[in-house]
Amino acid sequence: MGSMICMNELCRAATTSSGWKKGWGFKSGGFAKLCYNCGSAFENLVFCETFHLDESGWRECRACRKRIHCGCIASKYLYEYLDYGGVACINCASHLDGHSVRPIQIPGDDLPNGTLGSKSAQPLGIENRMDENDIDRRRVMRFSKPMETSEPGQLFQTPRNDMNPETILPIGNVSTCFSNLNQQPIGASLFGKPDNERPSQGVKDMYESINQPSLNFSLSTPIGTSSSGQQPFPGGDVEGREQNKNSPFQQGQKTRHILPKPPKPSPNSCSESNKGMASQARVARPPAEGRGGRNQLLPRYWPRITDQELQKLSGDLKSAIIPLFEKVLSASDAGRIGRLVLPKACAEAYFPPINQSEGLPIRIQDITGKEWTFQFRFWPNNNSRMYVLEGVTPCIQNMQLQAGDTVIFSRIDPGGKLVMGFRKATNNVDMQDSQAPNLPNGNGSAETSFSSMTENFPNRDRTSNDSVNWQVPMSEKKKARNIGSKNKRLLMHADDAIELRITLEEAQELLRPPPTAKHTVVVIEDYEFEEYDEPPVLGKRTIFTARSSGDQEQWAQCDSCSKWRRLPVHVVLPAKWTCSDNIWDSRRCSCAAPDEINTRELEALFRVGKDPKRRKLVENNEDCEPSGLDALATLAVLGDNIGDLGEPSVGATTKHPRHRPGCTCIVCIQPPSGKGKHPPTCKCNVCLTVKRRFKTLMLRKKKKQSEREAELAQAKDQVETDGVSGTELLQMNHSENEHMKDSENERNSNEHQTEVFGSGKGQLDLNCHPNRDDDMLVEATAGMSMTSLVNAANIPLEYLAQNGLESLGNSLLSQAAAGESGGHHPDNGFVKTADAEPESKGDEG
DNA sequence: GCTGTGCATGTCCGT
DNA sequence: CGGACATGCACAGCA
Repeated sequence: MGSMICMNELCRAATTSSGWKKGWGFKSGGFAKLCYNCGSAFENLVFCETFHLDESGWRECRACRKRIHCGCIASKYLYEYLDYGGVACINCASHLDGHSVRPIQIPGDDLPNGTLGSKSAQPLGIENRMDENDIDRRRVMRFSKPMETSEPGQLFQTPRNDMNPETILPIGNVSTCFSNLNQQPIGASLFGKPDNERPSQGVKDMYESINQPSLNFSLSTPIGTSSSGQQPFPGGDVEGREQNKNSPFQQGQKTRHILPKPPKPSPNSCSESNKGMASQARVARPPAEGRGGRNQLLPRYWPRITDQELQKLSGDLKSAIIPLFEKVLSASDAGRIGRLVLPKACAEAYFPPINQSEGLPIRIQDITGKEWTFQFRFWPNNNSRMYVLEGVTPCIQNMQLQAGDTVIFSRIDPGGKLVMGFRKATNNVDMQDSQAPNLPNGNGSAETSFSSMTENFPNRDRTSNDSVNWQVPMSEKKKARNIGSKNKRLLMHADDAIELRITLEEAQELLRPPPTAKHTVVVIEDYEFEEYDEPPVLGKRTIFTARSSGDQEQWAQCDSCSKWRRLPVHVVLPAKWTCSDNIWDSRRCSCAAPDEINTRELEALFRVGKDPKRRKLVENNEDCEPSGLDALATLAVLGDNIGDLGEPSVGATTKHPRHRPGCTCIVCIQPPSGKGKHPPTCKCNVCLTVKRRFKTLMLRKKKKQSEREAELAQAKDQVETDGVSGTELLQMNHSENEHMKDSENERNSNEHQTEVFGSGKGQLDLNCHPNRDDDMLVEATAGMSMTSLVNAANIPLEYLAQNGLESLGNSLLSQAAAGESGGHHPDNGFVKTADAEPESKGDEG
């Protein structure tokens, strides 16, 4: 090493390699090399005083009044920003025992105790100024003291040294106060921590770094206030509290560290920081201390309101506004029921005490000045209480709030009047991340709307460009979001619901062993079970088809090009599969390879094997006749294509015997008025199917009726013209039938006719598919033909009687006799019985 | 049948 | 594991 230049710009003295001293740390991990003098000044903490005493940026320690040069790299470890604004020198800060200072973020690797986590967890853009510099280390250790209560891996950050905290950001987090803090309403530039320094991943850091001290504060003994005496909610003067150096923070009060889980990194956080909307940064404020003297609100309820908003609100209402808590509206809260569940701690802290379940009416003013009266009450719940505000619907509606939006309860000071503000959810934090409400400092980009100061949420989409991932239409996002901090219940989008139309059996078919499949075989009652440690995964759905030769084959669709590829039957695919994974067909192992089958074949393929569900259901139908409801459900699931499934078995008919009380078929379970669970406008599959069926059947009925009339007229004409009697017709048909001597066919035919008669009598099946109805009707029509009638007439009466169709047999015989004697067309009577009448009955059903 | 009310229950989260 | 809370549900009152 040769000579080097001192990095102190005011010095720039050349020094020898042996005479230099380490200075401040670099972001890159190095450190400034200073000449001996400058280094000594740095070590002795008088670097700033020595070299840029005349520069701007000098401030006083709130506690000891010692001058501190802020925003300077050389002195950046010598002070700490105070949560209520101002700075404190490191000595004073350390005296606060970690309760009032925001620990700075430093690379964990630099810390001997590693408390702060590792470098790998270091957010981008965090300055790594620390090195093996002993002095720095010593300083760091002093700073690290407050952090000892932090969770491992917590990171904290410091403002950039090139910024003057006084001018960068008027806001920061609320924390402990110092005696000389003024009594401004909160939000008035009392915050010194630059929030726009947020590293890109910094929600967590931001969140934790900000909240840690705040939390401590909020749990601390209230400090003397100017207004507590008159407030119904003592301690609600966070912003005005004073604290001297020997603050109650040192009174050994046991603090309860409420550190909510760090929120998921959100693109929003990046964008927010990128945009540097410092004054708009949403900061969770430790709420005013409530009635209980201790405030143990979960940070998720800490009001997040920007200083600008707060200032404006305070100005609009001409009062100091003290944000108390906020709550993200759940679906229940925003629903028609008109009950807003209040967080218990909030209710007990900020609302008047109630002993009766009925509670008491409470007046809350909205930001427009309008007063609302709600019933503040509670329900006993698990040996506890559940507090609700009843009658909030008008207010919610007035504010046009919906689930996911946030209501913010504040207090006007003095007077203690409750004020209700709100913040509409946006498509980013509030909307997207169910954790967002848990993000007290949340940096939510939502616009707090105290309506008189509302900005119409111009930023609703302001971060949408920040990440492609967030460029989902609002409506989509709304549907997809999880509402409420605790609401993890699935809100299913319609598309998702479609995706979820999968039977249990199908799901079973798709289950695949976990990727790291190591299983043990367990034998239970002679059955071997494969036992896996990992849960199964869902595999790709494939289609099985059979060739004419009888060979089975499997088809899978490429996730990339959507082409269908033929696979061996035994192959089990993972959830994601593309052509490149097609190791069984080298010619089609690329998406570029042409389709193996043309469209028509594809359709046929689908018809046969597309939906295992259908196969299953059809199989099931063949096995046993489902109940009306099952059948309808089947139809609902299968839709109109059930007719494509091949020849429906007559035995698989879903014909409904009769709609009686207690019947659970889809027709009977419909409320007569169509109200209830299936409103008239219901578009559910079941309702649509029922409606469609009904419409189709009615059309068919009309058509058949007219056909029959025409046929009848024609037959009459013919009878009159040809002089052929009905008996002759019967005989003719009988002789015709004699030609069909195939006994098997005849038997089948007879049985079939019997079925048609039986099922057709007095019944209309709303549950069956029109296509199949068609078949049935065709058969019924066939039954109307002379041949069928003769066949029916040939059925021994004993047989009919055995099948419970004696009346039919008698009817037929009498009709035949009548026809013989009076020339009455037998068709008439049959048609009436088998078609028209039942349909009308069925329609009624 | 609809709506409101009170309570029960399941889930999640903090300790 | 217990508390908090979101939500479901039964019941009552009313139209």
